[in-house]
Amino acid sequence: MRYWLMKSEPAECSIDDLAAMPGRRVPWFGVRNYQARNFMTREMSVGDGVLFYHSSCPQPGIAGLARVASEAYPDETQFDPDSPYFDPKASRDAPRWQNVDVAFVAKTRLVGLAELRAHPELADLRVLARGNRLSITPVTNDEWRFILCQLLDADPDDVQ
DNA sequence: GCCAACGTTGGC
DNA sequence: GCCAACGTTGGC
Repeated sequence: MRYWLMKSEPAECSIDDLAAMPGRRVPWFGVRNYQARNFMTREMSVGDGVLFYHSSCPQPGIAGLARVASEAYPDETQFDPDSPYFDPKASRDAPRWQNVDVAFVAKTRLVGLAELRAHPELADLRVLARGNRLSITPVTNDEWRFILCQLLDADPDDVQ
C-alpha cells in the first residue's frame, strides 16, 4: 500500500465534484507527463491512499482524501480530437497516456500550502519541493500519517 | 499578469 | 547527443 498526492484544478474537478460523480469515482484523465504517467502504470495499486490537492486556484492545498480505484488503462481523451488532451501521436494500437480511476473517500478541511510548509515533518513532501510541477507525487508513510493526524486533530503518536 | 522552474522539441 | 528555444505549470 502506497500513498500519493494528486493535483486537480477545482475548476475542472474539485473534491465536491468527485463526491458528486456517479459511483463517486472518476478516471484521472489528462496526465501528459511521463513521470506522472509512470507512477500510475508502474507504482500505483488499487487501494493506495490519495491526498486530493486543489491547485491553480485561490486556495491551493489538500482538500480531501481519495483512493486509487483501478489499474492503469488507456486515457480516452488522447484519442478525442475535440479534447484539449488530444494527442495526435497516440493511437488505439499504441496509446501513449494512461489513467487510473480515483474514488472519493472524504472531504477534509483545506490544508493550505502555508500550513503544510509550517511543519518540519513535511519538509521533504515532494509537492512542496522547489519548482515541482508533477501532478502526481509520492507521499511517504510518515508524511501520510502526519497529515491524517493534522486532519483529525490527533497526536501522531496515538495513531498507528 | 508575472516569473521561476521545468519538460519537450527540433536543428545541428 | 547537445542545447537553445519554446510552452506549460502554478504560486503569488
